[in-house]
Amino acid sequence: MVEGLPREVIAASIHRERVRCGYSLTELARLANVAKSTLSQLEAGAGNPSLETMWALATALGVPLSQLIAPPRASVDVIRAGSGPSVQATDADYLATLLAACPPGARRDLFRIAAEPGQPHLAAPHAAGTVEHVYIAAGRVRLGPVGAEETLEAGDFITYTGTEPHTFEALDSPAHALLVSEQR
Amino acid sequence: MVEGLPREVIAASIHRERVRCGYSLTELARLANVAKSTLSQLEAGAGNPSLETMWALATALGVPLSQLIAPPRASVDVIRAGSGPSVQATDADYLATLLAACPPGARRDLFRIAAEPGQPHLAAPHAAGTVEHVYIAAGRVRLGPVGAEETLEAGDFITYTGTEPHTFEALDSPAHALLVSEQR
DNA sequence: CCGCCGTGTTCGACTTGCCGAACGTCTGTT
DNA sequence: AACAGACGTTCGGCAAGTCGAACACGGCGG
Repeated sequence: MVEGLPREVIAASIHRERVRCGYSLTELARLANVAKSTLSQLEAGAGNPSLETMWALATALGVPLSQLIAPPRASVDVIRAGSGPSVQATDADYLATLLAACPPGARRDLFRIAAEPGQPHLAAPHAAGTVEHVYIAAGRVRLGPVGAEETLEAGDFITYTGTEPHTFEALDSPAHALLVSEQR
Repeated sequence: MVEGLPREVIAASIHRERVRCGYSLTELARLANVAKSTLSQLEAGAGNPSLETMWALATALGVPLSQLIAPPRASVDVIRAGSGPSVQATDADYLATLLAACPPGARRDLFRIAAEPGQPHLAAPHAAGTVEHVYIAAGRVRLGPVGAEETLEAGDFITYTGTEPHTFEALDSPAHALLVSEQR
């Protein structure tokens, strides 16, 4: 049997969202068409709920199902320009700084991109379900999936799937951008 | 019994991710410690899998569980600077343009922010679990939760919880920023 | 004080998901 | 041709999740 499924997290999540909505256990059970005995056991951390049950609860609570599986987070964090963990590409003058790493349960990374004109940076395909959003902060950039590149200027925004090879090239001046790499 | 859980979607997702990994049904069943009969039924769209089963499959497939529940997406989309659906704040010269709305199943909105010096923009608290990430593309900005504001310059990045009142104020010149409003 | 409605819990019966074995099929090898 | 190994499907038995009823506790009004 595979372990690793945090039953307590699910239990806590259900309870947390339920009280957040101001529902009583009885009330939520009625709204979600789930026996309150079942709900009671789930909040006690017992059992191994079916998807249908979890779906019904998530729907009644008005939250995505994944929010019931992953725990919450908080607080304020500042990363100054020029600081933070960075990765320098080998094929181009392309520096990616990690701003907000995908926390356990979340599904997106945030990068600050700094690129100099010259060689385009070629990125290998990512895992299925990856979508990238790029906001151009400064400069002119040619980017996008190979064969479907677009030329963007400061203030422009593009969304594309990251499951195919894609490039990033600063055209005539140093370019800055924000990259959201999202996992769906 | 509550309906609305797309069994076909789950079935298709499992099958899609399985073939993407190059696994056979037998192989995945062995890796995930799930009976291949169970897996066969799931891919056939029958049944109502338990969370434990789905978790084991997601882990073996190397994808977040939510990816097995929500369907895929695709394509390229460009929003030019100055275009796109926008909202003008009433308390300040603060223009927010929606770049990528939270699609069904996802949990984040992307906005381009353009603000002029003058009055600070005050935002009311958002729903519990909201986290905001702001990347400053141009100008100097004072922002953050009321009482914990920070002063940022171009290239700086900040993360804070959106569950309390928070402000955004361009200091001495027009400011541009990218806002990621995330739901956890 | 007692009944009433609300909370969340525990219990037995039913339903159903999970498992392992057996099955039919196809491919490549001896 | 016969066998071996892989594929995915179907079937019976066991385990477990779900349900509804009955339960204990606490606040409130008659």
